[in-house]
This record gives sequence, structure tokens and C-alpha cells, in this order.
Amino acid sequence: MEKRQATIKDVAVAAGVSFKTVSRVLNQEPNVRQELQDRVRAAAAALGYVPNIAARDLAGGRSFLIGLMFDNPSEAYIGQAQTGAITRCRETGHLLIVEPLDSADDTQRTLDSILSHLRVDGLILTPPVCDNPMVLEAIERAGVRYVRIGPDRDLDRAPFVAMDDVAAACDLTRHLLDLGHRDIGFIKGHPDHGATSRRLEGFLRAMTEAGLTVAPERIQPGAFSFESGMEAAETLLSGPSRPTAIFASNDDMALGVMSAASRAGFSVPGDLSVAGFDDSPAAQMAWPQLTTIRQPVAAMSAAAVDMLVEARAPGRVREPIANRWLGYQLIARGSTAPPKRP
Amino acid sequence: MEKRQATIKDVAVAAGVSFKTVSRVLNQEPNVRQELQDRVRAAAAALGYVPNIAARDLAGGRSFLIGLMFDNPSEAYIGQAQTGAITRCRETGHLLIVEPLDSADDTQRTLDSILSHLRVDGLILTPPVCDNPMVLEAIERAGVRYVRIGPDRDLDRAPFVAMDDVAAACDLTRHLLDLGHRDIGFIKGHPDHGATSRRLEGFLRAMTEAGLTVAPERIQPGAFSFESGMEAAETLLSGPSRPTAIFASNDDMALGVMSAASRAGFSVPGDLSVAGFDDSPAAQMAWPQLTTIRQPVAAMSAAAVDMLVEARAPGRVREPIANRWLGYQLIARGSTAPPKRP
DNA sequence: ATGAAAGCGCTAACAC
DNA sequence: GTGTTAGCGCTTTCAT
Repeated sequence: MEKRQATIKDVAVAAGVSFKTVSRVLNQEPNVRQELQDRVRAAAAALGYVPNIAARDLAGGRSFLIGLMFDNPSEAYIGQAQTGAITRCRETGHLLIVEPLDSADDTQRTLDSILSHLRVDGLILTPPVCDNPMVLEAIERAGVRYVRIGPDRDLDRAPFVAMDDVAAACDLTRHLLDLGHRDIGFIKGHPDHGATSRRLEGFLRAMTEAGLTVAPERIQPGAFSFESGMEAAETLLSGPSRPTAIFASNDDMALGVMSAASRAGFSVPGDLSVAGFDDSPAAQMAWPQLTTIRQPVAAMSAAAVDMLVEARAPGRVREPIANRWLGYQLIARGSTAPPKRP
Repeated sequence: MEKRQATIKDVAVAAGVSFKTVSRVLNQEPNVRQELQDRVRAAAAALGYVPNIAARDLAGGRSFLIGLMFDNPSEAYIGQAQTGAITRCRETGHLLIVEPLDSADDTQRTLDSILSHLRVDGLILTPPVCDNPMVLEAIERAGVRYVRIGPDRDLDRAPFVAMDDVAAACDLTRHLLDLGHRDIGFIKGHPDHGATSRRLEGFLRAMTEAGLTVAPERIQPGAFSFESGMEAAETLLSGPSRPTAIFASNDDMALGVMSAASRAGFSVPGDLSVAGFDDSPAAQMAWPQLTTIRQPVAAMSAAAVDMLVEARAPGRVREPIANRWLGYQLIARGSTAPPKRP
């Protein structure tokens, strides 16, 4: 059988101080002499002391639990989000609770029930739940603090961590420019999504910075679907002159572009370079593989944990959490190459 | 701001009893008159009372946290396991904690650290961590109760929930027999895996029950890999007489069989029926789609939660947890059909 | 069958 | 700077 876990009092006795001083050291509160801090830490280490979460919760109102709420069709995305969150949680002494939501049964009652039993210091929401009004309302009603990952709407409603879509689109466009492309088509995303305008903005900025102007017909509407990418590509490739590269606002549309291109007799990347966005699993299955932008999912959820934990640090006033914009990763693969005719 | 959460005392006042009686009702302890039970429950419901987990933990030593530890390459498997576990956790008032392990950094120190901070009522282990000796030792050292899902080795070491491989293999064989097959080849799995012999046993049992004898050359070795399936199929299909169906001990090998068959000029299922095991994602992507056995992953993790929760029910002596064998699902798809020549 | 008292391990106010 | 005194909300004794 196990020996009884050491408590804060055991540490206090071993260090020759009052147990309150131990508490101060553990919580990094000010007003403890360096010498005592060292003694306390040494004693804690020697005893293998681990604070009792339940007691800290009961007395201090902090559960040291972080919740991850999701309702995402992509298992891979969830896996990355969990990994990133748990890694940071371990560093901060928190535990990660998962709360998968099944859009089917998410009645208001179910949500309220889940939330009333949930006792976390903060909740992380991934897309698309992070944009679900009913969920957000339930969480706010329950008075739980939350951080959204890559939200699409209502950016002022709550703190979030997101990828810098503008910079990423800018960078991806520069990749095409560096390859030698000058005439680049762009396919917009679904108009309801916030990312749509940000990606367009990044594209235009890079083009402008390169001293290029973009003809209006080079910018086609899309809807983030394979079909919409195909249709847009047909339009872009049918005119009297055609672009040497197409930047689709996501991978699904980029795949549609590749399909339309091959049907029209153009080879990728020989006759046409194609770039996507998201690095979805399909991006690697396509042939040639898609050049795209990968979201830093693990880093985003890790950052979300940080934001939540910091917001509840001892002696912290309840001030608003600042949003964070994280870097992305440009994945250059086979679907982009220098244009044949300069 | 939120109103203060109702406590057990509020419920007691509302119900006109002592708060200890409320505690008894909530914990389903004996010795409370039915009338009082009803009154307490009504009061609790009216106040929207939810027990404080931290307080229960501190006083009673139960955290109402269940941990799910995994290190599994298959995101889909993990997703199902999580869904099944969380569903049951919600019913029992528990929270689910995830502990992904990264085989790379699982030093003994890391494991001990993780486990010392983990404060759960029980741990669920999925394959392959559930067969990792270092992990099991660390958990036992930490004195944490655990249940394994689909373990492969050391079945007596700790309670587990598993699929009945023998029955499933038996059933899948019967499916082939019912289709009219009499000469069936079998490809064994990797010799190190416990499932290997169980699946063979099920196959042989069904054949025997059908009054058939199996020639030794109809049973080929394999290693659960695509290549080993291919090689085994080449052997099975090259002899003077060939089976009309092949039962591979997992999907990867079944896919190898299909590949070898088409290379040898046999069509599936026209000339040869092929059955696999596992219902891996690839089983649906193949053409024709694979007839196979699906493991009840979600049901298994739900059962694991049950076993853990029941073991800690109030007034429960610490008696051993009984293992559970769960049903499987036979997924009949296009790769199996009646034989051409009877 | 019910209630009263004690205390789980810690943090939050206060003292000194 | 450091220690003391109260609880947090519940379960556990132990009375009755």
C-alpha cells in the first residue's frame, strides 16, 4: 500500500516554518525571504509533496481543471488540439477535461446540465463550436471563462487565439511571386466566414507590395467547397488570357481547381500552379500534393491554456484577456512550380 | 453575476431535514425513509443543486474524475473511445480527463510525474499503452486503479474489457459458410499478439461445427501487415486447388490479399471472397469495400467507466473487478459473395 | 432512521 | 515578512 501523501503541514514541519509560508511559496506569492523559499522547496521535493487539487479548489476556488470543448468532424484536428493543450497543462499543473459535443443532442438543457457539472478554471472552444451562439450563450450563462480557437464571427465577444490569416495569405502569395508568377487568380471563400476577407486581404497586399495590380476578373467567388473551386477555375481558365497560378482560399477548392485544370487539359504544376489553405488530410492525398498553409493547432490550444491560466493567477485582477495571433506554416509541395512562360 | 451555487445545507433547509440526510440521499445510502428521500430530491431539483466535486473529493476521497490514457496512432479509435467514455461519465456524474502519452518522452520520471499529479478514481488504458509494461508498473506504483481495453498480454494482471475475438471470428466464418463457401483459407496475425490465436480458434470452431476439416496448407502465417497478407495470398492462390474465400486476421492483410488476387487475375468477390477484421478506415476506402468485424470501441470504453465507477461506489468493499467481454459487429460489405462454382 | 460534531488540505482574510 | 484563525462543502465517525 501507498504511504500517506505528504501534506502542506508535513512540508512546513520539515522546513521549520508555518504551513502558511509553504502555501505562499507554492503560490509564488510575494513576501517570503529567499532563504525560506529555498528551504520550503527543498523540503517539498524531499517529501515528494504534490498539492491536493481538491483542497486548493475548495479553499481557493480554483479547480486546476481546463476544459476542451469540441464538436469537430476532424479527428486529426482534435488530436492536435488535445496534445497542445495537455502539454501546457502539465507544465502549469492543470488537468485537461474533454467535452465532446454532439450537435445532434445539444439542446439547451443538455448544455446547461453539462456546464453545471463542469468545474473548470476555463474552457477552450475549437471551431465550429466556438461560433455556435447557443453554446456561447450557455457558457456565458454558466459564468465560465472561455477562450476560442480560430473563431470566425463575433470576434469582440470573447478572447481568442487565431492564426494570422492575412499574413499567411500574404506569405503564400509571395511564395507564388518568388516562383516567378505574375498573373495569379484568387478564389474567395464562403462569404459568411471571417477568414474569407482576411485571406483576400493578404493576397492583395502581397500583390500590391510586388507592384502588381489585380484585374477584377482574376478574383472569383467561392464557397469553400470542391465544386465551387472547380467552377471558379473553369471561369479563370476559360478567358482569352489565363493566370499561371491560382490561389484557392482553402484546400477543398484547390482540389476542385486541380480537377478542373486536368479536365481542361492543363497539367499541374506544369501549366498551372495551385495553392490551397488549411493543410487538410486531402492535401497530401492529392496528386501532385498541395502547397498550402498549415494552422498551428497545437500551439493555438497551448496558448489558450496559457491565457486561461494566467487570467486566474493568484493576485491577478480580473482584467480582460488579450487575444493572440499565432504564426502559421507554409507547406510547399508539388502543386506549385515556376511558370513555363515568363 | 451568478447567484451563489446552492449547497447541501440549502437543500437541507428547503427539505426540512439535516444536511446529513441530504448527503445520504445523494449517495444512495440506506436508512432514509422514502418520504424524506422524495422531499430531498424535490428540494435539490428545485434549487438546481449540483454537488461540489472538490468538497466530495476532499472529504470522501473520491475525485469523480476518470482518466483516459492513450498512445494510439489512430485518431478515429481515440475519438470513439473518448465519446463512449464521456457519455457514460456524464450519466454517472464524472468528468473525463485525457492523458495522451507520447512514447518518445515516456521516461519513467515523466510517467511518475504525470501520475502523481493525476487525481482520478480510475484510469482507462487503450491499446497499445495497455500492454506497455513500463506504463503499467508506473500506474501500479502510483496505486491507481485501472481497466484495460482490448489488452493483448498479461490478461490476469488487471481487469479489462475486450471484444470476444473467438466469437467474432466464428461469426465471420459462418458468414462465409452461409454464403456457400466450403474451402476457406485463413491468414493468421502476428504471433506476438494474443488476438492471433483467438481469431484462429474462432475460425476453426466454425469450420468444425459445419462439419468441415481444414487442410494445414489452408492456414498461412501472417504479421498483420499488408505485405504479409499479400504473400500469404500468393501461397494460397498458387496451389493446384485454391480456396474460394480468404479470411485474413485483420484488414491490412485483407487488403494485401485483394491486391495479390487482382494481380493474379482473380476478381473480388467474383472469383474470391475476402474478409478482414477491425473495420479500419481503409476497409471502406478499398474497392470493393471490405467485409469485416468492427470492434465496439465506444461501448468498451463506456463499460470501462462503469467498472471503475462501480468499484468505488459507496459501501463497496474493495473486491476485484470482473472482466467484460463485449459483442462485436459484423459488417458485411462488397468483398464477400457466394462462390461461383459450388 | 436521523442528527451533531469533527475534519479532509488548503487559501483567505486578518493579525503580529 | 511571518504566523493565526476561519472557513470552503462535503463525508466520516459517532451519538441518539
